[in-house]
Amino acid sequence: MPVRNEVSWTALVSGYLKCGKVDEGMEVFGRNPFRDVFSWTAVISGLLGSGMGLRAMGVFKEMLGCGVLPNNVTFVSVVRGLRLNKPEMARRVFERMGKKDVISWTAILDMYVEMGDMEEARRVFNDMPERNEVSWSAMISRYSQKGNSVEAIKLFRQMIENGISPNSSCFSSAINALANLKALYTGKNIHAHVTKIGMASDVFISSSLVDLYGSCGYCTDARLVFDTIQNKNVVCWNTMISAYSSNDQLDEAKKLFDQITMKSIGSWNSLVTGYLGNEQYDKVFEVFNDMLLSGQTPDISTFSSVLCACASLTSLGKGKGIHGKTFKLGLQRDVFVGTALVDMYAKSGDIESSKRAFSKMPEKNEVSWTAMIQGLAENGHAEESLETFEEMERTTSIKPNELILLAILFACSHCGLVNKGLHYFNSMESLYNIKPNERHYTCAVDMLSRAGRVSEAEKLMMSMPCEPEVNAWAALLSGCKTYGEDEIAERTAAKIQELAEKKSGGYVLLSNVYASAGKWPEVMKTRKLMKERGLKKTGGCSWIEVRNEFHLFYSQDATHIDLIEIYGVLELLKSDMLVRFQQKVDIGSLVNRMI
DNA sequence: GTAGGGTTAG
Repeated sequence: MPVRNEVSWTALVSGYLKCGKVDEGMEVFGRNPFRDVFSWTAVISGLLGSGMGLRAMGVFKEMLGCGVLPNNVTFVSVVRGLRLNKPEMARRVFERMGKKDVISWTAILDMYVEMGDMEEARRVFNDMPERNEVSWSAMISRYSQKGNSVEAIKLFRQMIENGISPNSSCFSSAINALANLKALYTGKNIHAHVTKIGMASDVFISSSLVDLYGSCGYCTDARLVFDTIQNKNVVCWNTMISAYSSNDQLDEAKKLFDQITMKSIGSWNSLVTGYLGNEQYDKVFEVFNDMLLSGQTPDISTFSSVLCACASLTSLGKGKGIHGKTFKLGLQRDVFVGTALVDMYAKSGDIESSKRAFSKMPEKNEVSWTAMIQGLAENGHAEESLETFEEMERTTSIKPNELILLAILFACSHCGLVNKGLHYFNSMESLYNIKPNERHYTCAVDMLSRAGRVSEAEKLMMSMPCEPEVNAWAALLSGCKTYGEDEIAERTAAKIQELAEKKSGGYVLLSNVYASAGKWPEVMKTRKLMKERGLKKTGGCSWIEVRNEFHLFYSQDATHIDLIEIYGVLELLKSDMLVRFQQKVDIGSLVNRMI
């Protein structure tokens, strides 16, 4: 029998643990006559690698109980095991370490990075007596992931200035940051550089390059890089799918998706997001169903996309079904999912459920508050919308964004709080550093017009730095009508007429004005005029959901498969109404209202 | 013989 020394015992223990054979590894460790620090450490890190953090910590205690002193490597492993649950304890262990090398410093740095505490991470980073490429890359990658791409690039530059050669991880993180910034030119420079030093074939670097070209709208270049990758992993496939998805090439995306043999959750999500971005909501649900059938469990990203599709279709039934699924997986309170739920319920008109979802979220971000404030305003709960906004200002450090201010103006306008609304409108730039856009102006014009301050509304229209929206003209005109401001009405009508000659929006407005007055022949005339002059109007579309299927009806293009039958039913309804109400019904206007 | 970092989807 060969004699085993302490080195071979440790190698054996570690070998078993690394391939997941925990019981065998522990059994060998139990028989090991040389239980030195190496072998204990092998067990601790092996257990951690198998996801048995608690057991690993138990072994650490046992080791201390046996009087074996931990070394640098043991500390790094222990910190790795403690960092997520007990960061303070990990820090204490680190403080007590005799000799701290660059790896242990990086381990503690990474702990803060992992926790998302970039301030503390930066402090550790600055205090480190020595940094290597791993310490740099931990910082660079997290800055980039956290959306602080500028800082990531700054560090990357600083690193090169400090004479450290970036490894593949640093390059991929830096390219990732450049992709976020859509800095194609600099990205291309790095591409040339990594090609020159023979690192372009690295799968991490090339995946980032695929992302860079995709993010900048260059799918062909992204594909060129993708095709050169030798050992493609699932992430680079997903990145390429996203590149196609985000550039409206869904057919290519789907083709690639079908070629992946081992699909990950990211593969499904890339496709779902693509269809969502392309407003192909039926496909979103189709892929979601296929995903469930394939046995893949949806995650936060999937749910927020699918809920967003429900919101866009205002499909309360479907949305509730998805809500149930998030509940089963315990994801309903997550900040992304919760926000999507708030938005879905609000857009579908179920404001009570929306409020409930919002109140149950333990963490809320800017988007969550925006969804709630906007939802309340658009559902006619103007005062509550303003209260929620004030609560946000009082309890959080979130700065109001364009959309929140729009909702606030909308709310003020609808509760008749003209002065308050105007105060917000006038202080947008000075207080919140947001330049009012045409939509904000429309709200302000609407506010003034509704309150009878029509001439002020007109003045505001004239002073706009951007072109007024059609709705603003409509608001002004309706103010004139309500308050009998004939002079302004005349000027406004002339202006609209003038606009109508120039662009399609004017004609749409004109036809809408006629429609609201019930002057159908004029509406038809205007539309005909538009057609003759080659002006296009986005066709109006409405839909209903029947037994899980969506039926779409376009205002100008009657293409529904059961069109003849539908018209038949309408005829029946018409004659029924004629009998019941003894009244003439114009089938044309009836159809117009229904479709 | 024991240890640290990275690419996609919201």
